[in-house]
Amino acid sequence: MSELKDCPPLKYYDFKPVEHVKLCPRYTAVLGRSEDDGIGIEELDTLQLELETLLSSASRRLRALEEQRQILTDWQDKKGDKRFLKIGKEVDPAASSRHPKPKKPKLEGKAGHGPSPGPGRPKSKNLQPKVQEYEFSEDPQDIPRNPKNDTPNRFWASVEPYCADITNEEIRVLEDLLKPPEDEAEYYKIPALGKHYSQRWAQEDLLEEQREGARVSDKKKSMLGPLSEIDAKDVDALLKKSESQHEPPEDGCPFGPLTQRLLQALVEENIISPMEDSPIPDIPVKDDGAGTSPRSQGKAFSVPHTRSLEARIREELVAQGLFDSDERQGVGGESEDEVLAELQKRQAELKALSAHNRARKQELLRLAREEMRKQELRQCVRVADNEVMEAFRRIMAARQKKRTPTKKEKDQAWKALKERERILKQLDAKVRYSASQSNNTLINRFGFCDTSPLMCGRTACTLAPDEVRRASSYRDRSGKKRQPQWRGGDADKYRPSYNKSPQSFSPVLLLVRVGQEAAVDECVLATMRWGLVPAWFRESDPSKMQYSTSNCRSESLLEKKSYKDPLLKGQRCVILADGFYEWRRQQKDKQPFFIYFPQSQREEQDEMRKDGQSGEGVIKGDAEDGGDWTGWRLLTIAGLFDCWTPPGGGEVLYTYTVITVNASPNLQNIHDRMPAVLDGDEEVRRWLDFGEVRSLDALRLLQSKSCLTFHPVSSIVNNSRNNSPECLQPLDPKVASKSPSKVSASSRMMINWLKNSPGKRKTPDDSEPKKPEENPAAANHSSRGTGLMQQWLMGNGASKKPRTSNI
DNA sequence: CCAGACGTTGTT
DNA sequence: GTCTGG
DNA sequence: CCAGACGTTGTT
DNA sequence: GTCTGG
Repeated sequence: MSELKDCPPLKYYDFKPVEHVKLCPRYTAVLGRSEDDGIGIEELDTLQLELETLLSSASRRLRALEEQRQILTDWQDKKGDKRFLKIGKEVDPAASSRHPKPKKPKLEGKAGHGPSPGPGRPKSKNLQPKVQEYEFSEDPQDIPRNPKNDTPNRFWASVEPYCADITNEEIRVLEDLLKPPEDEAEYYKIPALGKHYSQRWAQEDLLEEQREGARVSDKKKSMLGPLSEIDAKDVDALLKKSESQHEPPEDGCPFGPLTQRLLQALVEENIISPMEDSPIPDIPVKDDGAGTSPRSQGKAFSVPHTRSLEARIREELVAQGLFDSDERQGVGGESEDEVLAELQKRQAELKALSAHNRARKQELLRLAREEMRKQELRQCVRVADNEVMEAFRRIMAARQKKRTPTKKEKDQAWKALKERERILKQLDAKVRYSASQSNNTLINRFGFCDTSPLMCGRTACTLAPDEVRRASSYRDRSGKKRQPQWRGGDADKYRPSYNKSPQSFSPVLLLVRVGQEAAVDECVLATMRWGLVPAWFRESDPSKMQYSTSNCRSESLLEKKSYKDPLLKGQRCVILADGFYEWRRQQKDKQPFFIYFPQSQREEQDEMRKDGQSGEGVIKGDAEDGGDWTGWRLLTIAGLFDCWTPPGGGEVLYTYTVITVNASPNLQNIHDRMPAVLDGDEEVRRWLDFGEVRSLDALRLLQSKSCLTFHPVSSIVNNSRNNSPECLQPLDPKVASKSPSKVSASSRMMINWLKNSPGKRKTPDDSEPKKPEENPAAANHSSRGTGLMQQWLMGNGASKKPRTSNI
């Protein structure tokens, strides 16, 4: 008993269970739920806290138990094998009385192995397996002294594989799985049919007989030839015999069951009468002839003929819908090999199943690949995020040094943000794509090539001032059609051009203003400079305007100081243009497009007028100049204007900005932005009528609508110095001249128009230009000769250099 | 309070 | 790369 | 929007 | 001129 003194005394622990009803209400609640109720995300924190409470309590108990066990183990090690039993006996009773709970397992363990353990277990380690059913399954040393609560970690570790990125390895495994197994054919082999059991039995019988015969007489045996030959012959004979018993119907009728049934029915219906002396009724078949005597052909019927007859009858019955083809199996399948049928059935099942599995695997592979791509994108997002952060950090550093961020820093930040946005867009498109594969929209399909920019940075406006006036008739509040007047002197400020860039002057429509605010229900044409200069701009030269104001985003109109004022002051205008240009960027090249209102209706009207009654309809109603405009339908773009006076005094400058919106679906392949187009008199009127339509309501008119058409044009237009009709000519010469049927009506009109327009005569060899008045579509009616067409005529087209319009 | 900005678009 | 001019 | 400039001095 | 940021 001195040994007992060597170790600390074993202790009795009174383990009170945690009152989880009280201490862990959430946990208790969750336990009481059905599986369907689940656990809400918001509960997780509380739940984890409570579980940790429980866990720490369990840990404490575990540690206490381990302590006690360690004591016993150490002690036992010291004692050695021989004393094990003895000590066990001595210690256990005492211990068990005091420590019923921790001791119990040990006692059980001992009881089970009482007689044997001693010699076989010199070390405590060997004892471990016996203890494994208790809480100490590990070597004591492996149990951390102070067990941490690693449950969350373990939980996440267990979940982690399911959230992990998909690896190439996994893709490869999937691909391998999809390869058809080499032994696939094995499963679909049908072994050749063995001998029929009757044949076999017959053979066995034969052998039996032979053996018996042999027993009777050995002589016979020696006389027989090779066993197999005789066997085969005899067997065949036997089989033939048995077949002959089965093959013809029992009653000797040569007809198949169907034929018989049919004939039976016919007899019953008294349609035909049975022959007295024959069980074979008359044959009503077409192919055999109606009057054929059954008697004379009786013999013939016993040959294969009847089979084909039966088959034909069945075919006919099936075709007539009187006979279910499924019955065939019942009838014909009777003779089929049951085993074969079963085999085939199973094989079909197997095939279906493997096909299904294969499809699932393929789907899995597709998803995995998709996910891989998304992973790559997410990686890109991380990189982009870092770059954005980096740029942000640099700008912040600059700010701290009380220095405005340099243009470069701003640009980098902007670039980084754009890049990140682009990737996120791709990712988003992917997610949406996989979410609804059937919803395979254009946007999704072109998700990666929609990088083409399409905003409004160039227009064409080629009509002479007076043509503009006639082409921009509007409706007043009463719906009456009116034509605007040019504001004093503005007609001369405007220069028509095929290639108008920011800073050039273009015609705009606006409501006449009386004083500051009041709007009269009357429009006026003004010439304004493209690129808004705010009224408060303090420099003497508008070109010092350091901010790009040729466009303004409809989405942020109200947030931008430069645009908010004009908007709220009702300085809304409509920019007039033949159309505008956009450059589609793809890879490295840019392709310009000309975009405009479809002109088809007007063209048809024109043609109708020309073809039909020429005297009538050309002149119409009350328009001031006596005629509706039948030429090019001008594009009407929503804009804002402002009025700027140079600080040193001088002439006031009216400037405008083109409002942009997201591109309409049909233009998204060219660019992602487009000018806000007002489609029709009513929209134009509402946009202009700031007296009736308040600013915030007017914003609703700024929608991207697919009301435009377009065609590619020559890159001549790139250089804004180039001002020639070629700028807006459809690019492909074939399209332009050779096969007009393939061209849209609008383009066709454009081509005709260009053919007749003075611009076309720019070509050097065209030395005898017609007068503008001879061109019905684009005649220049301006008596002042300021129209583009006249400019062409007077400009005599000699220079090779790009023309510059005198803006 | 004063100082300083005030804007859009693309890099495919 | 950034800015100006068209 | 795109194209094209982006700079100073003194000399024969 | 008007708003934001410091």
